[in-house]
Amino acid sequence: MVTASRPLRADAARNREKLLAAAAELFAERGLDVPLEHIARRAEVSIGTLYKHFPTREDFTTAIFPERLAALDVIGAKALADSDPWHAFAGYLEDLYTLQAEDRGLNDVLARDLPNAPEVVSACHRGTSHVGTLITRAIEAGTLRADYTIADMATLTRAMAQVIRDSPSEWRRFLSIYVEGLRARTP
Amino acid sequence: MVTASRPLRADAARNREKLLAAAAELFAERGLDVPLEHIARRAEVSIGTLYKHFPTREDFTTAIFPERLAALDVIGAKALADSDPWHAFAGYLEDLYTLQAEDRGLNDVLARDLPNAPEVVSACHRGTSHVGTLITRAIEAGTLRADYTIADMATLTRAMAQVIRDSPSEWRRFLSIYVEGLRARTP
DNA sequence: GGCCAAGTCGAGGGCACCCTCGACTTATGC
DNA sequence: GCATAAGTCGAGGGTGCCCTCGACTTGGCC
Repeated sequence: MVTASRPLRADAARNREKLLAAAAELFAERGLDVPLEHIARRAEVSIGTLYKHFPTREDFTTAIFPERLAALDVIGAKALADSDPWHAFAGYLEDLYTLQAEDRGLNDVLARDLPNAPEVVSACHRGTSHVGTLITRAIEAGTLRADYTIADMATLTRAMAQVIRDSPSEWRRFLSIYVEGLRARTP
Repeated sequence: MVTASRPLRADAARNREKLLAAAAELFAERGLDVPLEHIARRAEVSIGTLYKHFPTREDFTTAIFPERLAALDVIGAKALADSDPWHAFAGYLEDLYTLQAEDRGLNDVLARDLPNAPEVVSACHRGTSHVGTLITRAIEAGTLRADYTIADMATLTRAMAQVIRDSPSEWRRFLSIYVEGLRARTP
């Protein structure tokens, strides 16, 4: 439901695309905090033009991330379709952090509780609700510690963001230890 | 072994102390990245004077942290004296991160691999060697996963730094899950 | 082909931090 | 007391980022 504004002039449309492409690249490479000047430079557009199209940094993220976050729905659906609750839960975590590891910007989006655009927030909420279901199922199956909560997931996600940032090759090891710690103990 | 320079004038000595005190406070409160101007302000001293006494930010950390890091030796010794290898190891982690949680600056020191002063580095090395022993013992006792390494500790420490930063009240929960994941599985 | 709204440009002002340096002040030894 | 080395001060220059705005350019329509 885009507000019906008059169509962009051809050159403006082109610049907008160049800016989006540049921002997407730089967010993925360097995270959400790249200087806007760098985005303008990579897009071969002046800083003034950048501000014309995207008055705030958040305008970039709302333009870019809803699509990326759709990947969360994909892995969520995949996990929900898995009939083994533990495998579903653990597999979801693996998939989620794989996505994060591939995109520094996504990593940042998930790690911070930014005052994000509604679209981004709702994508995160969908993700959260998937996880909620996965957690409940795994607990009911008696495979996940009964006291695990969504809040713990948020903590984990921020911790993983950090781990991914400083050892992109070792995060799986860290995660697997943690996940092992999450198994319900059979006394 | 301080290099024998002529003694400070009384006012200079006073200012030096005020600066150290201010820096210690602010590092603990806000981490290693506080603006030097803030330190000068809290010390009620001009920025020029600050630079006279501590030409670089690192001069502050080398003056402040060796003492703090001595606490690492204390908890290390305590753990080494514990005859139960698993309890020693897990207890050390708990103690270590308690220290980190109490001091944002220490948290930063341990989280980054700063080009630190020799004194700071050597304190960290001593800490590392304690941990190394604790790990070896716990593995030999068959209670810690056999593949756990010091490098994993570094990753954990950085992750915990992050966890502590964003949920100072919940880090124990996170740690305990992780530690649980570290137990050797008895198949 | 010419008009003009739409778009582009980049200099420049603001801010927060860094650090330096020359003019001023003062503790201290005589 | 006084001379002077030692210390203090803070304005100001540098950097990197933010964002604005008025002068210029251009696409698209008649």
